[in-house]
Amino acid sequence: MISDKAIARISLYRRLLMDLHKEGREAIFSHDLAAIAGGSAAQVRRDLMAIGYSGSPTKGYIIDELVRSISDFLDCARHQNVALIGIGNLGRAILAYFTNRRPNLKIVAAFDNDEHKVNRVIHGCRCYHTDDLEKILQENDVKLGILTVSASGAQGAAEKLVDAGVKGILNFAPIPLKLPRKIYVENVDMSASIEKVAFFARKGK
Amino acid sequence: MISDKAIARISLYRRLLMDLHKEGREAIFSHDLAAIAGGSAAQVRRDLMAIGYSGSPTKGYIIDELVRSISDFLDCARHQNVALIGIGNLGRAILAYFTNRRPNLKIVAAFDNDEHKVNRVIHGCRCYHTDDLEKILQENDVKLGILTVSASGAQGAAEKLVDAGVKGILNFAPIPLKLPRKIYVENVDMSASIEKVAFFARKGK
DNA sequence: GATGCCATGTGAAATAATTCACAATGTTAA
DNA sequence: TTAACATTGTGAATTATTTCACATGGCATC
Repeated sequence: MISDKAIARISLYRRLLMDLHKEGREAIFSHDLAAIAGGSAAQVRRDLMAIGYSGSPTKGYIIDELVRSISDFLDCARHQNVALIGIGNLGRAILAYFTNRRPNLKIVAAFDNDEHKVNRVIHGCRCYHTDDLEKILQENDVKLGILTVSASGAQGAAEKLVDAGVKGILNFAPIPLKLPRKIYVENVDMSASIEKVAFFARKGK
Repeated sequence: MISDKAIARISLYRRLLMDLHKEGREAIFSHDLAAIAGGSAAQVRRDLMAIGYSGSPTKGYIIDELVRSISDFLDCARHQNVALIGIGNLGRAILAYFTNRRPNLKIVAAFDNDEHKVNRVIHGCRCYHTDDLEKILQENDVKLGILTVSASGAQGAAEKLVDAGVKGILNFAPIPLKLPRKIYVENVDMSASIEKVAFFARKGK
């Protein structure tokens, strides 16, 4: 099975390659892509090996073909709908950020317990009360969730998502979730990240 | 040298331990901390070995002592000031999030190019124009930066930070930065994270 | 006391991730 | 046509990280 780090890098490659494509660039060598993505040429080649795309030794990788190959590998055939729970500062920032970014992933509903935040549309996304979560998720065939609630609300909200059929969660709450192992959870721990930066900026890596 | 993954875990342990301490818990065993943090007991013991704290086989780890040991290990003696560039949705969310969270790390200034956003105080943090960055950072002895600007502005803003003496950057912009190797950069790539979730939720890890 | 129990700390082993290094291949230039 | 060159794809080596497994030691119980 492919590693999660490799998937993150491949996702990054696609983003960078799409930018290059927009600028009119047609092909790229592994060491150039590595320089742009901040890795090594060998790693780029290994990663692309995993998705089953071959370049030519003389031209390198043909960018639009490679983007297509990455998309075949990464994306679902149909697009995947996403729900967001927690319409706070961070939740709104993420709604703004993800709007129209990847056609294959769309945040179709946002939820909050606060009555004042529901029945609105934020960055094109309709807001509902958490009580309606299960109904809305099933109506929209949502299998992915983004959790931007407080630490105290996170475990409960995550369980609601799982009960509603969600299979993967991107968790911004600063605590680990206890969920069935089959649920894929990715934690974004901003506190730990800034402390890491503080530590290594001081001590050197 | 200790790994960055280990530092992130140790930071998480501290947060969890402080919560437990607040609840009145006095001691904890490695396997309990592992369960809460979502790791293995052996890994917890290895991580704590690195910081040089020893527990007792009968009581486990004394929580307040351990928190102190972690802080001695992770934190700088004096506190470290942080600057944030990019007062958009995400920047504001992070200002809200970090306010009064860690006494040792404080966001002392925020910057933006937009005239309408400067000369305000957001979540206790004063906002300046990016033109004043170098001056303000040197006045406040800032060595850490958080980058919440758009992809197109990120490289330039990062270079400004480095020119002003910053040694470590937490980068939320969706592109890798090209900076001198001695600068420590931690990338938080939310796009890659959600695509990872989408991929593994579908395929299984 | 002596004994059993349980958790720690840590070498050693296992596993995972990255890098090396080179045969294979196609292109350019003479 | 042939030689020189640069790059790919990949087995093997290396390095990093995690887990295993057990000697050690303190406490409770008999």
